[in-house]
Amino acid sequence: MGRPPCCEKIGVKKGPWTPEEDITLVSYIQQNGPGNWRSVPTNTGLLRCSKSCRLRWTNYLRPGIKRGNFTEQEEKMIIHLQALLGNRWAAIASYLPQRTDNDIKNYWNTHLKKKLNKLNDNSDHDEHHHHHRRQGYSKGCHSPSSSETTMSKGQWERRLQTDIHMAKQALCEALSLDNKTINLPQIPPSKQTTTTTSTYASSAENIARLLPNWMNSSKKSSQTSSESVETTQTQSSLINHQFQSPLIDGYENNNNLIHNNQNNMSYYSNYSNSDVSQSVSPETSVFQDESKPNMEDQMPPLSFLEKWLFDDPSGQGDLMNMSMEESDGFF
DNA sequence: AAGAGGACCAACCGCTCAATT
DNA sequence: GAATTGAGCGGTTGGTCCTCT
Repeated sequence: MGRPPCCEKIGVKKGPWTPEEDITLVSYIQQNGPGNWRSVPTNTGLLRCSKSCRLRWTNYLRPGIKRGNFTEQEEKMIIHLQALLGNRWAAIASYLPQRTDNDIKNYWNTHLKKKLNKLNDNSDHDEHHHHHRRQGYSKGCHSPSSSETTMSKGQWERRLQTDIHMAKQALCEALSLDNKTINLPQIPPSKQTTTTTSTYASSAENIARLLPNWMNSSKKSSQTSSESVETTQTQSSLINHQFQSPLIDGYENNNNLIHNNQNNMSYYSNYSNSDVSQSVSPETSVFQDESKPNMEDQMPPLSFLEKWLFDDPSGQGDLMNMSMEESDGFF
């Protein structure tokens, strides 16, 4: 016999999550940590499948998620990573720690595909004369396109190598730009500016909006935290400020996940600023046992691709000299 | 002002692989 | 080792919002 079933299939709620459900899930995870999704519906009373809880957390509620408009650098990275990796959104998302695979996938399908198709259409006219080769990228295709079938293997190989070279250069560029952003020294929350152009509320904001009710039901609102609240703070940051303290403590005590003297008070204030890309957000250390790594110290072990990128910034590395057969396994 | 069509995005579905019993 | 589930992934769908006519 196998494991017991994750949840009853009957009586499971579907559709959009309500703010109440979000709060229930978030507060449960803050107390118990993510994982063991099977027990989440039972322990929280949520009428949701464990899978739905996990998805809601990873795609929407998890701290450190950046929402809203993609930057040019992110866009660039996605395009080139997609060209290199295909539609492996989770793998692509691992290079953009603040974006979820779902987000990237959606962005690709709604924006970038069209963008690239347009570019392809434009370049197609030139291609008849100049033999440029970009087609196939927009669909994540790594094999010769139909128009290239007459090409000899040697020609195709050279083309592939040139493409790889181009993609690599652009990716290096994008990564170095991205690193500049990520490696910015931590800015105190009070000095951070919100530069987001997001048109919809972040998950933190969604939760923060509900917190008054949540706080009413909880007697834990600490007096000491409210004493230090400056009158200039917004209602939302005040709420966050009150909210985060016991929860952070809970994490600290239960999971030993906070290793240094991070400013706990800034936790949800940072979090509520939509543009968490301004610095490495503290929550990445709070939730560091999760799949989403901090770019700085939680990058996955260097894969071939990453070694290739970081060890050989000149773009003249072994891959360029690799035969198609050898490189095939990597793409 | 209204409705039709498109764009966008959160959530679901179905599959695979690893883990568990 | 077989049976079964959990977790994760990519593809797809459906609801909502926006834009155009």
